[in-house]
Amino acid sequence: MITLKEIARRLGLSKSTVSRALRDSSEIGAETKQRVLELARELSYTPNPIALSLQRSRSQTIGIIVPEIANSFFGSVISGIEEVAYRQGYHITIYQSHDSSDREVTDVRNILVRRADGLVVSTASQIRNLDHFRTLQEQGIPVVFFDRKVENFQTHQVIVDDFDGAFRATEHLIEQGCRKLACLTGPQHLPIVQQRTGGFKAALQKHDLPIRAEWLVEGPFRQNSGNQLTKELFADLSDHPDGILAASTSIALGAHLAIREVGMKMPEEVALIGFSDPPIAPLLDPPLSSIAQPGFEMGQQSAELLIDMIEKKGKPIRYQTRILQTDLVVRRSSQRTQKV
Amino acid sequence: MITLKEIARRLGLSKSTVSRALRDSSEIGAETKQRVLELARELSYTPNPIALSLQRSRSQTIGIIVPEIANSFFGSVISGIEEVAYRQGYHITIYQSHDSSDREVTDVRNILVRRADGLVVSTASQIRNLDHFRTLQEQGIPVVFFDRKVENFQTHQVIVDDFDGAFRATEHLIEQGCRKLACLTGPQHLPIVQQRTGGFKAALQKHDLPIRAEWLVEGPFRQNSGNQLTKELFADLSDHPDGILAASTSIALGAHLAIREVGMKMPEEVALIGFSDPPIAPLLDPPLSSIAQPGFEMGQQSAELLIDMIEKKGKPIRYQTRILQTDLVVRRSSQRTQKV
DNA sequence: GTGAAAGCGCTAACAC
DNA sequence: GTGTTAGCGCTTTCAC
Repeated sequence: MITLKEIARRLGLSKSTVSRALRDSSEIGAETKQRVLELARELSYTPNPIALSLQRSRSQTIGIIVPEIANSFFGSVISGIEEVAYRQGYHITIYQSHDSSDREVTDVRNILVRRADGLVVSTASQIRNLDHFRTLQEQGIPVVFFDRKVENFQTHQVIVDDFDGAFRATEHLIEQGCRKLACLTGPQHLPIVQQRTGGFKAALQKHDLPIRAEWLVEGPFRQNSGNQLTKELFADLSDHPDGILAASTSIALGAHLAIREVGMKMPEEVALIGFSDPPIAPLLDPPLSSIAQPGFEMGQQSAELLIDMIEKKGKPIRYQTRILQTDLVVRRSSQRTQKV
Repeated sequence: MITLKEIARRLGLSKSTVSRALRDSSEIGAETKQRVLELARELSYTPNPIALSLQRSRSQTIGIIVPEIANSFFGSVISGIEEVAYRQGYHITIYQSHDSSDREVTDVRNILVRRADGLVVSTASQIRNLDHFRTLQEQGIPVVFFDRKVENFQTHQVIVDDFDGAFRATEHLIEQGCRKLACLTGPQHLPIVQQRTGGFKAALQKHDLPIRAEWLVEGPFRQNSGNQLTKELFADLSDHPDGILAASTSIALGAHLAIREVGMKMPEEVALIGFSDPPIAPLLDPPLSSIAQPGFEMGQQSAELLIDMIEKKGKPIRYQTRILQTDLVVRRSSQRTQKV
């Protein structure tokens, strides 16, 4: 690898002159600049980012922590972050928390130790304690939360209007003629889940439909759990839901399978709609309706906010929570009336 | 952030003594060691990895390039690499090539410039030219290829027995009574695709079945393409395949949809089996049979081989190509005979 | 057993 | 305009 020193040696100049020439400093003679630039190109010199990091204690890197990488929603978010970051000369490093808070703590430590300039994160679902993120912030490393909102934390957040999404999805089910609605929620300590549940209830209230506690079931964001809980909803075949809102993709997939397993006709006997819109939704039979979240855009906005904080380091900031709108994608699993 | 120098200052020692004490050097007095260790713990000192990298020109980081992150197969591979890497004190940084060779070249440059210690990669499918990887190797950064085998490149590779997988899947279709078999292949310049196609043909030959050129169709690894090509196979309803092998997950998903769209009964009129076994395979209707690839294990083995090369730097190496076995997962989409 | 000094590659304050 | 020096945090000769 070729270094500044080497260029300086070959040209009989000093390191600093070369450094300045390369950064197009105004105090270097045009001719010298020329020679330096030429040789640098010829030798295909690239500055050593590690040396730079050490010197500036800035790594031009932003850390990302997501529960799971192989998930189309997080995949889009990452691509969104990537796009903005690269454009602005930043690099990304991705960590998976596997939805474990221990792992998340370790990841945060790595981010700190490896001197990332900032962090974009969707917290592990079990998490309650945010101290590790606080530590990061105190060390001057800004944090942006996306998707999973957190409380009592002063920083930017980019989330989706979960309440509204759930509300519209529920109204949609009602419009399709469903009257006996159930909701498969997730871990109730997650604000995201509370919002979705809230939207569901609000829609029922608005339409004067009963909220049956036993049809508001809670379980982890896992396919198995969604499957199991759905089957339980159909334990009594004389009195079962005719419309289901699932609070996450995995739960929705589990439910979809369960409905077929118990032999119910979808959407005639039960309509189903799920949160987030995975690429396989249209492939299911019947194709799964969903509340699509703008992942790529969330990534972009998070990255913009973060980079802004990084570059304005120290300056006071008015923290904002950006709320993005969801998109209701109606497919056959929830379509009981004919399209006109 | 607390540094060596700071500890030295507080203890009235020199940086080097502290450094040595921390690394448990035998030439430091037991008592001094004790004091240093204590203070370090108290201050929760962590060595600055950037300084270390600069000093050793080793970053303890391994780079990974995959076509797409949000893909369950690559997700498992990454988790496999992660597991081994963390255990051995390495860090990973993930790049997506988005299956573009330009992007891949950029990623490789980043890996070089950021001084990763090694690279694990599944090349972008269009790629033919491997010069960028050669450059890396010449700079002393070892490379391990997985999944997509490359030719004429001296290094370790970890792949799957694609020929055998395709062969067994095809035989399975034949056992199920299929006699008119088609294969949706991928980009033919990919060795992986040639292997799969080869396995398919070999099985037909073994069973004296005709290989019809018009039923050996080629297209990119995209769902749309798989869908389109499948529909074309059914353009003539009086003469269509009764069994299809799809050379990738996305193609298989597209085909699955197409078969339903053209109104064919699966598996009765057409049986389908695809490569790789995504988590949604069991959720499709009918559930999709597939040739499962051991992603996690591929990741582990790749990481082991890579770390081995990194740590044996310079020593001569006997390069090996590890061939892992696939697993035939039979589900309803290809099951025409009753299980006994 | 401990310290001083050099160096990894780079920038920046301070000369001249 | 250009060079010298110091320093980012660490390890590693080389002295004593």
